[in-house]
Amino acid sequence: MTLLSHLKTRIDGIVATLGAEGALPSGLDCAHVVVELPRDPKHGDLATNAAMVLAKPASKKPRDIADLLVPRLVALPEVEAADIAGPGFINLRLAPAAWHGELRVILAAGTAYGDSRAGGGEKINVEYVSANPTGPMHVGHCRGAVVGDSLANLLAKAGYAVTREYYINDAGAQVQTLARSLHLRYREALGETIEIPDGWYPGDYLVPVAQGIAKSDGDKWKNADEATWFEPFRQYAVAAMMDMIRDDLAALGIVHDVFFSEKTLHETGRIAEALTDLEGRGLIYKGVLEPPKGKEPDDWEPREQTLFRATEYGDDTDRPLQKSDGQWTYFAADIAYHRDKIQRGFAHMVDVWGADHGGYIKRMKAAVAALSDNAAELDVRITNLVKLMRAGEPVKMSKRSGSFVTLREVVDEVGRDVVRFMMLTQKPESPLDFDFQKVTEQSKDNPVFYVQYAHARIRSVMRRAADEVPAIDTAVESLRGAALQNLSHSAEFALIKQMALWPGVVENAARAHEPHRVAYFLYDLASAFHALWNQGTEAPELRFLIEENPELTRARLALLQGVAAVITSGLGVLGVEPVEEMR
RNA sequence: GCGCCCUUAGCUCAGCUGGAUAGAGCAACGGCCUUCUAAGCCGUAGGUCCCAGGUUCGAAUCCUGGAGGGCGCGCCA
Repeated sequence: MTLLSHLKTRIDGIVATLGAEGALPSGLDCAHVVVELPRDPKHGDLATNAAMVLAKPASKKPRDIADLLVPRLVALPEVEAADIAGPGFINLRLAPAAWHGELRVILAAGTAYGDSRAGGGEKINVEYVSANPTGPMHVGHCRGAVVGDSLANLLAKAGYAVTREYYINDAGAQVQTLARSLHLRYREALGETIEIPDGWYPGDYLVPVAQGIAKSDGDKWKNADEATWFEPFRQYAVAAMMDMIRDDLAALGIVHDVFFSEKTLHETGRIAEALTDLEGRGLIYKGVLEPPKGKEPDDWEPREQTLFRATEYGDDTDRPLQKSDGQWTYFAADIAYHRDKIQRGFAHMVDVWGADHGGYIKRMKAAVAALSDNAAELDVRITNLVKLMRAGEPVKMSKRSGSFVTLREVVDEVGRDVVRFMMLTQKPESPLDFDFQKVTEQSKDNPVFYVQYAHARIRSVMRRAADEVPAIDTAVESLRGAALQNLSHSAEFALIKQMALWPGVVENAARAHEPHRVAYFLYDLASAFHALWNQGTEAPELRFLIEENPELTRARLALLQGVAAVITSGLGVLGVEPVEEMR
């Protein structure tokens, strides 16, 4: 157990004991009690809000509760002093050995430090990307892909059994257009001169696919009816597009566990089945919807439709499940899809969608609540737009001419790690500026560089130690045995304290489904490291390599080894590789 | 008209299940290289946390109302 959670457990125990002794009411809920690093170091090593949180349920003044807690806290071996401050905070000063012990825990765990059992091994499904299989991924898909993938990593680290899933929208009109566009390219590949109609897919990426078909199948589809060639071409097209998308995702380091085809839902009758399910719950009816006010479609006419009573579960209006031609709406298929997830045993689901799908959240949550009797929980995370910039100027993109910026182009230009980190430098609901120039700048202005630089500096010290102080074994296993009591400077403790936050960051970020917190944590850790590094400039005795004191040097290298492990652990959640050196 | 998201320093943004004097980077100003990488560090200055109420011992955070910006609103996915 890590130090902070250990102390939290101790406090819970003290409260329970005081309850049993009658000094406090028994059975007080400590869920909101936290042990945290105070912002102001004058307030000690750690602080707890226990007395304030328990004041109301215990019907006592915070100060009186604090007076009960303090003697018991001081009696703990880890605690040197406990003071009551402000409105009822208890500030703790820990024995140095407690921090040394935490560093030892970090060194023993390595990059597994921060792993948590908070998820209890429960299954959770994270659905992300789910870009239409009609072309290569463009930069707009990038953010959701990275956020979803990092969230999946985070949940895995927090102890969930994670499934990464991609929903292939291979059943709609867009895919039909894609199949027709491919057939046109096929005729072109056989020597015809073609013209691509408006609204079809003009991209070059269909050309090699068409040439492949021409080569393998010859001209057998050339003069056939559409009814004959359509299905094979649809399949060729979707398969080729998904191959391309998988490649694009691989360039970002993303591999999904499950690719789920919407089409299979239609073909296997799963949609009708899902509706029967809802019908059995009395949630389906025929009715006429009011036109939306303020933005009435041009060709609006009242029409009786099959509707889902989404309003029963918090939505603003009931939602149609069938188009006027009798086909299922996208929503109907999505209901069946989420029902399938529930039936596969997922009580936790997260969908990562683009900002333009925000209006769709309530109905999907309503459907999941209805289908699972409120047992399954769906969280939908929305990612906002990425504004591409170059040296402060917006990058012009024209969808009409097909000259949009692809995900691949961005990754090729700045690299996978930069893309992944930058996509997590802001909470996902806000628009994000992505400046090609700035993100590759090598300065503290650029958080990717700043964090990577910290790791590279540590590796540099390790290499140097091996050269200059060969008597010291810099192997990880050896450093674990270092005499950590040699670490005594406040900047060294500051680094250990920062690292000690990592398990809590993992748990809180996982609970909130917010992987970007990891990026901020890493920035803070890097900052604490750079600060210590620079203290060596003015105070040579604080440098890491002290030739005349090998034991101290070993302890400091152990500290650095711990920092490197935590940075690696955090970057692992983000899907970013730590670097050995900056070039 | 309705729903969702956003609004925090001059700029770009963090701010955890409500906690102490609201933080970081950039920009401005002042320091630090005979140093393990100065690609960095330290300091100063800079705030009506959009506005108004409310709940609370305590609100940037929760609730209500309002303002501004973005996204969306049957037969697209």
